[in-house]
Amino acid sequence: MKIEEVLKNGTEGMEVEIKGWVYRWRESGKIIFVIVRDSTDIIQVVISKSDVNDEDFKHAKNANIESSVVVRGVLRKDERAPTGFEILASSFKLIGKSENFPIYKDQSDEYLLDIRHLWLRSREMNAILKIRATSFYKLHEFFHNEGYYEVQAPMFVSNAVEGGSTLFEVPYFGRKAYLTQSSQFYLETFIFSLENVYTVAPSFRAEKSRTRRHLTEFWHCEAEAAWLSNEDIMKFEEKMITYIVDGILENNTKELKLLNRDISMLEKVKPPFDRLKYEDVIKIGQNVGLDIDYGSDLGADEEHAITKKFEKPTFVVNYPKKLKPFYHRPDPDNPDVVLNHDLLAPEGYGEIIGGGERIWDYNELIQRMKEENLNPNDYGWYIDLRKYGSVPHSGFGLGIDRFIWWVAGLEHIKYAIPYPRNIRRVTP
RNA sequence: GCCGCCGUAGCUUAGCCGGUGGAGCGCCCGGCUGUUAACCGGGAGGUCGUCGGUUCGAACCCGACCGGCGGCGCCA
Repeated sequence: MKIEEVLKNGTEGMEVEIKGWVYRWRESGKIIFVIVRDSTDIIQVVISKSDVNDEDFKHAKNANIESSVVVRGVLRKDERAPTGFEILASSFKLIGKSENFPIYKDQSDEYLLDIRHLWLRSREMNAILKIRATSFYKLHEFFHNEGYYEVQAPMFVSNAVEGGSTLFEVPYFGRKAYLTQSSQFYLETFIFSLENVYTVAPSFRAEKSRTRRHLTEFWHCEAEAAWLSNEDIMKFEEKMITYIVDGILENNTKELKLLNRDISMLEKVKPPFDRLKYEDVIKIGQNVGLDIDYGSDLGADEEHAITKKFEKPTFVVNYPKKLKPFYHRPDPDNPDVVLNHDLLAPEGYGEIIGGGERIWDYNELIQRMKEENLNPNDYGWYIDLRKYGSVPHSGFGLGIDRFIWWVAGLEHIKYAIPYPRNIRRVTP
């Protein structure tokens, strides 16, 4: 039986067998207390010398922390047991003895990252990994329910999406290739076949960022939809975020509590989310004393000031054209701003989604590229899409690790992903 | 790219104005039939990041280098 099932359905006097790993071990002469963990929970096992044979008692004596064990015994309620029940062992088998485990109290964060392959066993990582699994599952389920097709774009690419120097260059049979920084341009190609598409894949950014919200390799959920406007896609996103948060509240309250997450903040996540215009955000920033003017990009201080004021995720829309990449469609009523949006997570977490309506007119796209000093010849197939029955369309990219970082209430994004990659770390 | 900070035992660290290093946890040995990151007794473990300088004397002062961390910018 799984430990969770024992704790939930077990009755006093019931005979149970559990398999797991030693989480805590204490000896007091002829009685040994072993707390066993499996993927689901922990339970105390009591091994009395008088209740088991000599061989099993020796097994229990040698079962140091992280040894794998199989235990059989009778279930008993006891207030002294950490999860309410304990097993009085009648049989205790040591399956795989552990060497001295390198993790105990007083560990630095960096040391735990160095031995992340072992730290994954911790209750904290176990909880985060479960929340992560729910997030991915619910994302796929949501897109499926909404009639979107999952597609796959290449990770090796030959040009940039945004034209920066943020690409990882890799040798490619005598040529240069790059690791993709976004699948957006490829997704735009799929809408002419499938109309509504999404992908979940890593994106790579070679930026030398040293912040609590950046990774060089992150999980990116991107979607693109024919015929949808910026407002349409925002409605889709607020429904999507709500759906995943609901799924986590439904399946992972135990994990959120273990992480000391304030669940009431997540229960507030319901549509509609506020839409703030960029120009209004600038005014809010100025009112709280930030040194910004219209035309300044919104930095960490600004995002922090804004997201602290809001209890729900909040859209910021209509950025100045100059601050955003060329493919965003300028607002026909005010061509200085684009029909875009960022979604900022509350409680100071900041941007988790960026998206908007794409330029779908051929001439307008070429003109915007020239304004940004980009060479249209570098974007041949992307421009091609505007030649053969182009359609209005919108899309977005969600940083899944950032989403988990916020939902789980973590200090740093590196705790949201099992094997974080940043400017200095590529192991384990 | 810019701005700060830090390297002392396996881990977390104390060490003021310079006088050859202490602790907690972990580890090893022993004890305990109700422990809760137990307790009690004993033990091992350190060229104080590296190199150079000042000094009678450097973990401590100075310089260079190496390694690491945090924040900003950039973005998801």
